[in-house]
Amino acid sequence: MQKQHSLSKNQQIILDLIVKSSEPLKAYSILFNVQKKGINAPLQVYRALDKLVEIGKIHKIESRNAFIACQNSSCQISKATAFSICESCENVSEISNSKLSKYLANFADEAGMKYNKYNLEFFGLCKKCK
Amino acid sequence: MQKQHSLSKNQQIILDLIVKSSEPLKAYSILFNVQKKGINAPLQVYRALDKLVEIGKIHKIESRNAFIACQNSSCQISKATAFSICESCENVSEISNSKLSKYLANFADEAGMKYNKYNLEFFGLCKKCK
DNA sequence: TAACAGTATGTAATAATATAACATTTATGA
DNA sequence: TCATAAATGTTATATTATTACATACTGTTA
Ligand SMILES: [Zn+2]
Ligand SMILES: [Zn+2]
Ligand SMILES: [Zn+2]
Ligand SMILES: [Zn+2]
Repeated sequence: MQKQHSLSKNQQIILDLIVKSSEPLKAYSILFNVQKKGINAPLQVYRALDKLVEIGKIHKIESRNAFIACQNSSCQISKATAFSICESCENVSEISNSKLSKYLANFADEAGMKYNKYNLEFFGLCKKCK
Repeated sequence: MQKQHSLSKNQQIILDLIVKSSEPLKAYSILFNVQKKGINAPLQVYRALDKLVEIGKIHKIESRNAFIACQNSSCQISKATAFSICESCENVSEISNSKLSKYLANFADEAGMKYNKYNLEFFGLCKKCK
């Protein structure tokens, strides 16, 4: 068992918001939504986001500057992330596919470089939009 | 043969700068460097960057908000990009591996979604840094 | 308990990245 | 030459993220 992180107040507030959101949230949208809970400044949001990303509870969708709750229970996957992003409705879902993650981990081994993380983003049209 | 894009003045200036750079360049660093050529405003830079990305001459490294020249001659690859990024020296190189690109294209087909693009970023330590 | 280290918080200011809006000019092709 | 698309120039502004510094909380160990 890995150490359980007990989240701080700000971290928990922000994680709760992200978890219950159906879409990726941007930092300033998060800020707006938690001001009634006493979080007033961007830095408070960014610090909580940094920590939540670090421990794998959330992921940053780099192409969108937005944050989504991890949809896998595994902590390890936070260093091996893959997402599918609809360019029409902006729906984002985390891909959990063991063949894909094995393939990419092995690919990393083959190359000269020592990898410790990857992030993959697929773009296209979701079922609703195509 | 595909249509050759003849680049405009601003596009060419900015492409030249990116091509001769040994590292990914950020938009405002580009702006600073091309001011002596008469490009004065951020928007002029961003418009050229947008176009160069669109036609595949450069790619955006999403995790770094920086731009790198395409290291493949192929235009198609601009919708199927993979990079390795050293977290120590920030060296970035474009991965050109037909097995990888085939694998990812096939993966896209398998899923329910119709993909038209992907971007993959590996992070680790390069040969010099490990 | 007291001391300490590590983590988290609060606040203000500012830096860095990116786009909106509008007027004008240049390139391309029918 | 006329119409259209693409590119440019300019100002202002929006969005995303960090620096700097002071303070408070949490868990561990002497
Ligand atoms: Zn996850
Ligand atoms: Zn969709
Ligand atoms: Zn390329
Ligand atoms: Zn390196």
